[in-house]
Amino acid sequence: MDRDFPHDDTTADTAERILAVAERILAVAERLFGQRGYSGVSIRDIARAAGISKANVFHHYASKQALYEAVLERSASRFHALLESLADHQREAAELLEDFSRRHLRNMLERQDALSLYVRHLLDAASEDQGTAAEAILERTYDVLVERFAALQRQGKLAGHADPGVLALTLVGSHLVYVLGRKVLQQRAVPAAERFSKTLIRQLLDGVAAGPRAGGQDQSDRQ
Amino acid sequence: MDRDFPHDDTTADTAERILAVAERILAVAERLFGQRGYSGVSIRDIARAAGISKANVFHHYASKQALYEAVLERSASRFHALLESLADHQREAAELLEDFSRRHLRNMLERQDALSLYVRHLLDAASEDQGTAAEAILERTYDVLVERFAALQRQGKLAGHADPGVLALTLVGSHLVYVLGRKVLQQRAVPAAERFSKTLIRQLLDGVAAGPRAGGQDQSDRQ
DNA sequence: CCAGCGACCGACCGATCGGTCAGTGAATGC
DNA sequence: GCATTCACTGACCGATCGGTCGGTCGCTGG
Repeated sequence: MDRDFPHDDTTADTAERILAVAERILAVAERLFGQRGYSGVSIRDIARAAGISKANVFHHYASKQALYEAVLERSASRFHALLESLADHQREAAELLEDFSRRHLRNMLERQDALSLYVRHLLDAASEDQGTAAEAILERTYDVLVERFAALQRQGKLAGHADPGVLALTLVGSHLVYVLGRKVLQQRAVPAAERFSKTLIRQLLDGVAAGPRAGGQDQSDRQ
Repeated sequence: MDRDFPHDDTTADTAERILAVAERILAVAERLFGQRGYSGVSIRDIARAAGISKANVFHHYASKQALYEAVLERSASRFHALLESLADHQREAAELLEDFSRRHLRNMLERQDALSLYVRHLLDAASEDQGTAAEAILERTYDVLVERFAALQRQGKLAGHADPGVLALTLVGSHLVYVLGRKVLQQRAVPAAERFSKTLIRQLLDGVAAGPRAGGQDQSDRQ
């Protein structure tokens, strides 16, 4: 078809294909690095999984380290996009927290390779002293959550004695362990993600103390 | 000294030295595997760090994989020892939780290499389907905590609507993220470990909601 | 039509990997 | 005193690592 203008089609197709190769390398590398770690993956593995030659990987990325950093950067920017969509609502604390928890948890579950990659990177960075751009994910998440919690506190929607920083770590940590431990603990009765978010937020908001503080042990919202 | 019986001394010393070599390999391997991951560490690295020849490592451990599993096992048993000391008190919920949080967090901080090793192992296991003995750490921690929380609940020291499983994940997750993020977030005002435990437990028990549920926003226990 | 460019590949490089093996030297049992 | 045992080593193996190089091929601007 379009024998007269194969160029247009082919040109765009080629251009796309070029981008597609670089992008496909990134995608494949993210998956493999996430699953097996930096030194657990060879350039040959990546090339094989992407269906190209090993030399071609070096044609698009100067070195394995450069490719790794490109993967981290891509991963980080994608994660930031999620965070942006969080902090601009004006709802009740319970609703907002539950919504964030659900989104954050779902994102972690959907993009487990990226999450693994990031956790691995944190572990690697823990025994060095460099600060690559990627670990800004945690800083960023922390900052956004802390700011948001502080705002809720100012609006009187959160207890005055609450510590936004500790609360942020609790929230993120609960999600992380849920995802990390999901497979190991699957024979236990670990709730599904949606239900976990709901239960988690309710417990964080209301506390788990026996209830000698105010009311009895009646739980109003049980469905 | 003891020139007449250098044998006794030397014998015991040699026997100790043999044990010491195997043990030193384990210790060194735990540190290196924890810092750089399984495939990021070569037998040569381990031998060099332990001050022995590479072949000697293979003399004590059949393969790199076998050494790795021995390290995991040793790490796991040490961790279990910590857990045992947890579940046998008869105190108030706040006191017990805070004590566990403090211990658990301190243990994580003191043995970061083992923690890193374990998290890495969890990440590796996540993309496979085998179940080595080491990931039983999480199962075990989870089970002990859940059982303990359920007991507290039966005693009426914990709210009836609390979910022991979610609470366990929250507690462990908060600790994990605290340790993992401690370095990255150190320029933020992240509290010291002791203070973090205290704040964390108080928030988990009392909740962070503004206080509209039952009573006013008076918090009785503020010291 | 053709010179140049860039995506892409096969073959190759030195280094390092996990693992083996023949041997050494000191202690032990008989 | 002699054979055995065993912790331990240096030298070596094939495989694989990250990375390079010379070259092919298809497209494009002049």
